Formats: sequence, structure tokens, C-alpha cells
Amino acid sequence: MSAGNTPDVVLSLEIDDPALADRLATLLGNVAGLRLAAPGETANATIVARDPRVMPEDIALTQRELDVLALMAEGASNKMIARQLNISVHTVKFHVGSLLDKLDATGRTDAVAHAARRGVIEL
Amino acid sequence: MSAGNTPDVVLSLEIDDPALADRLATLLGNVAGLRLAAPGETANATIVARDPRVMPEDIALTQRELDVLALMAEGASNKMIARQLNISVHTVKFHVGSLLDKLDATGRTDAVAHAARRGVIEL
DNA sequence: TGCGAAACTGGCCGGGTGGCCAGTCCGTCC
DNA sequence: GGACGGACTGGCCACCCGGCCAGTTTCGCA
Repeated sequence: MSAGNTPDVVLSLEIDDPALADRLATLLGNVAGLRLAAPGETANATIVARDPRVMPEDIALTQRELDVLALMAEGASNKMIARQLNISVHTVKFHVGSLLDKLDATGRTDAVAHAARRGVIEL
Repeated sequence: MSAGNTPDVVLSLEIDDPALADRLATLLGNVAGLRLAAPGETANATIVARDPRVMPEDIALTQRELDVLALMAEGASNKMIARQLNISVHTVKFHVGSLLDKLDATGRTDAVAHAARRGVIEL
């Protein structure tokens, strides 16, 4: 480490692509004032790169479906969502059904997880 | 391999702490084969750092609770979790109950969302 | 050796969830 | 005008979920 005052900035790598990860490790290994995290060490920052093949198309959701999805992510039940949006529970179920379909999910929990993964919603 | 070879690795910064962001920008600006992303440019990788003030306390979850939580985040039902872990549905409910309790959630969807927010699990 | 924590299991039950059927409005595009 | 998709609503029903009660074993720690 450097003998001066400020300690090195510690970076960790979370890269899907092995080639890119390798290149970055090599490039960053020679930078003074900067260090890659040792296994188990907590880093100051993390370098991330999601696999581009994972999110080619963004899902086309209607405004209403986005409304329902947002409330689902808050843990709201169909009844609560219905009250919030001033619609019937049946309509909520209808939208939830399309959501499960479009997001290829098996249930509301899976739907929220998928949506968060694809960046459709922020948690 | 120099003139018409591999282009620079493009990095973008998403750092809460201005001081750290500044330091990193300075350090990385002088590295050959590496470049910071221009505004709007798509980067090969992103350097992220969450604000440490955001997550002060980590929740104490048992190993079994983490097992159940991970499968919940995959959208698995209690029955599926039970099969995966070779335990009864009753035991799964038991762990889910503690999870809802510890994560201060109203249901499994809420629990997964809370856990993801607090960094307990990755989606 | 006793005591608590963790993991595990059972029964019971009210309410929630999701899938199926059906239908009505309203706006757009051909 | 006719077709179409989006939003909305209803009934019905099997299944799931979460909360309540109860119990067991196994482990480590005082």
C-alpha cells in the first residue's frame, strides 16, 4: 500500500463476461492509489456489468399494469390495490393476470422479482 | 495489436459520495486502455457504491431462513420450497413466518422486496 | 445439568390468490 | 361500420398463504 496519508481505494469486480473481467483486473492492477479487493474484503465501490444478452427487449406494460405492479412491489394485497386505484378486486386480478403473463412469472412475488431484475421497477 | 485492436473499456460512475467519485475519476482518467463514459454513452461496466448510511444494521437471519428466502425470491411456493429443502410445508411456513417478522413484511412479496432493498439478497 | 435457540412437524381455519368463464364500455385504426 | 385492444366488472372454484394452537429433537452455552 502507499506510504502516504489516504489509503488506496478498494474496488471489487462483479462482471459476467470473463474476458472483460480479466482485462479490467489487469488494467486496474497497475494503478497507484487503487487496489482490487481481497476475497472477503469490503470494497469502497464495485464494478458491475450485467450480461447484455439478458435484457434485449423491454416489456410493453400498460399504464394500469404499471400502477398495479408498483403497489404489488409494496406488498399490497389485491384488496388494497383495488382501494388505492378505485377499481374492483376483479379488475386488479385481471391486471395481475396480464402481469404474470407478460413477465413470465408464476406468482406476484415472482412478478415483482422479474420486474426489478429487468429494471421495470425500482425497489 | 495496437492501432486497429481492442477499443478502450468504457466505465461509468454511479457513486453517492462526491469525494470518492472525484478521486476515482482522477485515478481512472490516466489509465491507458480505459476511459470514462461520455454523457449518454453506454458503458461496458459501471462503478457503483451505495451510501453506507443507508444500510446501518443488517438483519440477523439464520441459514435456514436464508435458504427459504432465496427460493421465495425465485417465486417458489411453500410446497416447492419444501421439496427443494426436503422439509415439510409446515416447516417452510414456520420459516416464512419468522422471515415476515424479522423483515417487518406483510407477505412474502413484501419480504422479498424488503430483503432486496436491504441487500440481504440479490435479485 | 438445565435452559434457550434453532430446526422441525402436525392440525385447523379464515382469507387471499390465481385461473376459468362470462360480459360491458370506450377509443383507435382500417 | 367493423374489428381490435385496453380497462373494467361479475361469478365460481381449487388451491395457497399466513396465523393460531400444539409438540419434538438437537445443539451449544452457562
